[in-house]
Amino acid sequence: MTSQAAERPETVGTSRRSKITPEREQEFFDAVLNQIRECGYDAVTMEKVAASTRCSKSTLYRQWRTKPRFVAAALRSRRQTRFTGIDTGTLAGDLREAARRAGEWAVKDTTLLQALGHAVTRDRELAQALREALVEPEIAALDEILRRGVERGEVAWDNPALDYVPAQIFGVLRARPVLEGEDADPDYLVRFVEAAVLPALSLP
Amino acid sequence: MTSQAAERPETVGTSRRSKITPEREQEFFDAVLNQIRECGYDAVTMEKVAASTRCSKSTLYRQWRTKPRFVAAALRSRRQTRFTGIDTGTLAGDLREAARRAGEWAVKDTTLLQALGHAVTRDRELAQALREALVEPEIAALDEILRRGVERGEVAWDNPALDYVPAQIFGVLRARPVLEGEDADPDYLVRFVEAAVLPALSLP
DNA sequence: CTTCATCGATACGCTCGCGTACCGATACGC
DNA sequence: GCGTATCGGTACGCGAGCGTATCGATGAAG
Repeated sequence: MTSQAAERPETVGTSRRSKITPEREQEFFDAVLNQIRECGYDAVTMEKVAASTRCSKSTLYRQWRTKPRFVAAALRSRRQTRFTGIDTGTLAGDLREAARRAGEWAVKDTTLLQALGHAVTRDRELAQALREALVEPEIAALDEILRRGVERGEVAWDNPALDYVPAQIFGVLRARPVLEGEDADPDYLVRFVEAAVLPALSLP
Repeated sequence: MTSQAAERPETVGTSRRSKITPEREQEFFDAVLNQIRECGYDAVTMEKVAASTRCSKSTLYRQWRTKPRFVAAALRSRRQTRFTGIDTGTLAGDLREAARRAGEWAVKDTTLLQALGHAVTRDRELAQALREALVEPEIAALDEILRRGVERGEVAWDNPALDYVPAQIFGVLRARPVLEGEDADPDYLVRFVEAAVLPALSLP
């Protein structure tokens, strides 16, 4: 166990003589994530990733050992939140803005989540990386928005609907493609927030 | 096109000399769906299905020609709705009951949906079969519940939240495993309906 | 009872990806 | 500059699954 953690490349350590620049590394990561979106996790092969980036299989195996570790690294490189800096002054405004932004990223993110959805149930590291990359940052940002709303007194702290706001936004994002056959765009999400989320919070 | 429709086995036609009883057929269908839930769509192979049911690959290929058509047939065999016969007399009661039942089936259904989620984007017939089997019957039943609620005057016909009730329930069903790492059980769904769905409809 | 399509079983050639091992060439650390 | 580890590339043996073909046995139709 200890040795396993030690030999992991993780982020480029203090003294490793890799010739791969961070930009080059990002090329690998972009390639594998794109292939996942296109073909699904199972159908992605190290060979195709290598070919599409003009690197050799040897390099990929040397650096990341296995496909799940490689994909996990690619996911971690995308760690970010799309909800940062939202502050319109009102809870309703913040949620509308969050919904709009969620809709903008919906296609890329839900496709990736969809493609990884099943693989995640079979690999803990992959699951963890996916949560860190696509889920937790957004949840945290949403919670922050809600917290400010409560502080401003716009909604009671014990309003039971508060707990379900992230699940609802995340949910319709994934539900609409299945239910209606088209992706959840910003318009749809904003309308959803106005029609369902805000009323449940007793907001106009 | 015409010939394609003609040579499809679909339901056992008028004069096909198949030795496969409906029970035997259902064994094949159960096997492939279980394997999909376990390994994911891509990893399912005709060979494994054949082996696990003691039939030969020849038979599967003879009957269904390709994997997607076979899986589609398996899905169609599961066509059903879990929301039939719900009628507690009030909209809130009906929705609570629907949520409870949805939670009961959540594990099996969301696993299947998850496993097929990406394959569905690459095969129209598969997508259609999945909608017919797992989505449309439930939507229809939910709409019926809502319609009765409107007729009873419990909620205004033009309440904008009405349109989003199916998406809400379907959504959290798929969102919770990702957000909290555990499946949406009946308890969770009922709490969700009471905390978010009913308030959005201005119901107690 | 006869006929014959379909059954389960097995074998075949083929493609694909795996993971490893090698090869000069090259760029990094000293 | 000089070693040397890593680079891109290629080749290898291996196993898995595909889709087809062929076999004797069997059960349904007439």
